[in-house]
Amino acid sequence: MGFEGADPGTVRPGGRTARVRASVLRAAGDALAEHGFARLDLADIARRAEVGKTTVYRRWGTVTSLVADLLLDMAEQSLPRTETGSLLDDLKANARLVQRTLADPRQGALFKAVIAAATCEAKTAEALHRFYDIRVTEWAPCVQQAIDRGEVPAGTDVREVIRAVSAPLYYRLLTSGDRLDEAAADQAAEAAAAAARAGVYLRGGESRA
Amino acid sequence: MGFEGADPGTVRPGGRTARVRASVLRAAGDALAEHGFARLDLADIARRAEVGKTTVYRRWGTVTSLVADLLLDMAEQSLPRTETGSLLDDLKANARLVQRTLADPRQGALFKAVIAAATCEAKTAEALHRFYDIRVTEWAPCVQQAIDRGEVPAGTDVREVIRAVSAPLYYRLLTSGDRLDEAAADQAAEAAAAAARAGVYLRGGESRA
DNA sequence: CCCATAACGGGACTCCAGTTTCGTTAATCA
DNA sequence: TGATTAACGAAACTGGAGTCCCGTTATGGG
Repeated sequence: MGFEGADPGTVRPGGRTARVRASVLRAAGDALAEHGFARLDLADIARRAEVGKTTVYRRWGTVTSLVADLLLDMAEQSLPRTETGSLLDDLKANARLVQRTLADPRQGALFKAVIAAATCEAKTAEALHRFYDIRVTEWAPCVQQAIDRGEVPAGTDVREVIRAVSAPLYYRLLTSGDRLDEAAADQAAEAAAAAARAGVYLRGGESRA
Repeated sequence: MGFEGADPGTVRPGGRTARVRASVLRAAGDALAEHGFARLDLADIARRAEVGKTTVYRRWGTVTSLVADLLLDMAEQSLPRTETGSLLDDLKANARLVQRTLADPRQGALFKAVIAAATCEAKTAEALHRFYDIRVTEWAPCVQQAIDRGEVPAGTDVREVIRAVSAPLYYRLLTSGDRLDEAAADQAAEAAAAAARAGVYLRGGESRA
C-alpha cells in the first residue's frame, strides 16, 4: 500500500489534468464576474467548464480554495510596466492600468469577488497577498529610479509608494458607488507622487510632514 | 382584504419587533466577526439571537440583506470627531480611529465581512456606501477649516481628502498580511495632508502636481 | 382594558449543494 | 507499445439550508 497522500493533480500534471485546470479556472473567473462570490456553486462552474462536478469537488473542494488557485494563475500573467522619464508619469501609467482594470465590468467584478473570497479563508488571503506582492514588485523599480534621479528622498519605501497609488482606487471601488474614471487615476498618482516627494514614505518613522 | 404588502417589522416596529431586530443584528455581527461572510447561515444567527429561524428568514431572507440592515444600524452610531488646531493632527486623529477599529480582531473581521457582503448584492453595496458617506461627512469639516486657515488651497474637494486617509488603511487590511499599526495610520494622514497641500484634490481637474 | 392582527416560533417538509461509489479514460514509465 | 494507476465522470445518495404551515404571543389602537 502506497501513501495515498499526494493531492490530485500533482502526480500527473500534464495533458488532461492541465486542460481541466485551465478550463475550470476560466469558468470560475466567468462565474465570479457574473454572479459574484456569494451566489456561486461548484456544480455551475463544472457545467461551464464541461467537466464532471466530482472532479471540481475532488481537486478544489470549496469555492475559496478554487479562488486561491485562480489567484495563483492570475499572478503568473503579470503585465510589464512602462518606463517614462518621470515619477509622476510612471505612477500615472500604473494608476491608469489599475483604473482600466477595475473599471472594466468583467475584471472589476472579478476583483471584487476575489477580494471577498480572500476575507473568508486564510489560504485564499495569502494567495491574494502574494498576487499583490508580485504586482508591487513589478512596479517598484520606477520609484527607485526616481530616488536615483533625486526626485524623491533616499530611504523612501518604494513599495509603499506603489501601494499608495492603488489604494484610493480600490477604496473607491469597494466603498463608494462612484465611477472609476481617468481623473481618479491621475489624482491617485499625483497624491502618491506628492506624498513621496514630501518624504512621507521614508522608512522607519517620523517624517517632517 | 388589506394589502399584504408592508414588510414585516414596519407596521408594529416597537416592543418585541425592536428587541428581535437588536438581538439578531448583534448576533449577526458576532457571527460575521467569527466565521466570516462565507461560512454563515441564518439558522446559526437565529440560535445565537434566541429567536426562531423562521423569523430571521421572514424579515431578512438572505445573509446579504441582513448585512444591509446591520450597516444601517452601524451608520447610526457615528463617532464624534476631534478638533485640534491643525489639519495634520485632525487627519491623524481620524487615521488612528480607523486604524484602531480595523486592527481590533472583532471589528476588523466584521468590516472585512461587511465589505465582502457588499460585493455580492447591490442593496448591500448601497448600504455600505451610505455608511461611508456618513463617516466622511462627519469628518469633512476639519478639511474645510484647514482651507479657511489657508493650510490647503481653496477649491479642494474636502471629502476626497478624508477618503484619502482611510484608503491606504483599508487597502492594507484587505490586500496585505501586514499588521495595521499606528505608524501606518500616521503615514496615511501625512500622505493625505501633503497631497492636499500640494493641491492634488482641487475640484474639477488638473492640478500642478 | 379589550380586540384585531402583526409578528413570532416550533416543527414538518423540500430541494439541492456537496459526498460517495464505482466504472472509464488517458498520463507516465519501462 | 503495453501495463499501471492517476485522474476523470456519471449516477445514486445524504444532510442541512431554506420554506411552509399553523398555532401562539403581544403590539397598537380604540
